[in-house]
Amino acid sequence: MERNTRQRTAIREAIAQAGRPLLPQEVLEAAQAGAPGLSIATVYRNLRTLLDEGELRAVLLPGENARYELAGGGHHHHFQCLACDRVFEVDACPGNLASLAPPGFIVEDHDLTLYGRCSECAPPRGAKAAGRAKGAAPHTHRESQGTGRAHKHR
Amino acid sequence: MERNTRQRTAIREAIAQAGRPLLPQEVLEAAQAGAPGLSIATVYRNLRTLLDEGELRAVLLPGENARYELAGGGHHHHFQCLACDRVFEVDACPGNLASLAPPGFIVEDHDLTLYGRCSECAPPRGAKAAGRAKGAAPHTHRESQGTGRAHKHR
DNA sequence: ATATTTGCAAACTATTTGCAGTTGT
DNA sequence: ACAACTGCAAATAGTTTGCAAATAT
Repeated sequence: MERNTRQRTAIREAIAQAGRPLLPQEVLEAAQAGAPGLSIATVYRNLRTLLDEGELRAVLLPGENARYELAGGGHHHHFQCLACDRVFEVDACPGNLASLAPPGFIVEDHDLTLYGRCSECAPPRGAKAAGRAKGAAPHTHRESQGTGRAHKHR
Repeated sequence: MERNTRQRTAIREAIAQAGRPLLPQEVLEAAQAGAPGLSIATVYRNLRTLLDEGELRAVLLPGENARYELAGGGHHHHFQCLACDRVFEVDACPGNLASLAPPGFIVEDHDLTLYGRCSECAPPRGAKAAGRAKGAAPHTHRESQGTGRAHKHR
């Protein structure tokens, strides 16, 4: 049976508190507050366990490493800020996508990712400030990438 | 200036002939026909070069390694077969996605991936056979994955 | 002639796993 | 007690890079 270790609790907390999907590295950093000495291997092991338990859900975005969010809530999509790279949940869904596939193809599911500026990162041009988003934090800027990569960092 | 080596030509051909986005490994295998001894490092280097040249475009799908397709053609999406894992182009687009984002968020772009059965892989249940798709080939079946992974194989 | 390209092997990054010691129940 | 869990280090897998030899122009 599953045990409640200091580490596992800190990892759960970190993700719950963030309010947005986190990268394993972000989970590590956030959870180390409640579990000094926490190692990245333990983070990965717990993410997997909590995933199997159904407590967490993996958020896979194109060209990004997996992030993790609390499992609750139904079908939804995500928004990634082009300035700070952070990901946010989007509850809406366009639906009616089955008809987009080529004839002979059967659509059973779909993934949608929106890109742009989160409420914290100023608009491309025009106004100056904006309201704050929930899972807020100082925003770093994104770097370039490889051939199309299979991993990311920050 | 760019040179036309036997390897680069074979790589271009392989992708053009496939008619669907290919993984670096698939490019290697297909291109080795026209360039014996071709190494994976050269494939990666050429993918990057052709990408920079604007000849190719990276196709990034959630939780998948990057695939590559010819750059021509405008905005479009992709369909991934849940049975054979192969990816196909989808020319349609639902549009009107800007309104889905939370207030304060600015949508500038989006990615959409459809999942289901390609015309070659029989429907979940019901009929028996189906028509053939263009970039056809025998279909292997998919395996499970890790925590949410950052790479894939076959 | 010479700058680009190639193959090989080593380097990297993200993630996983073996192992021996630690801890929750 | 004892199975679940942890940290560390080594192992994977995909991708990138240094280097000396090969090649296109």
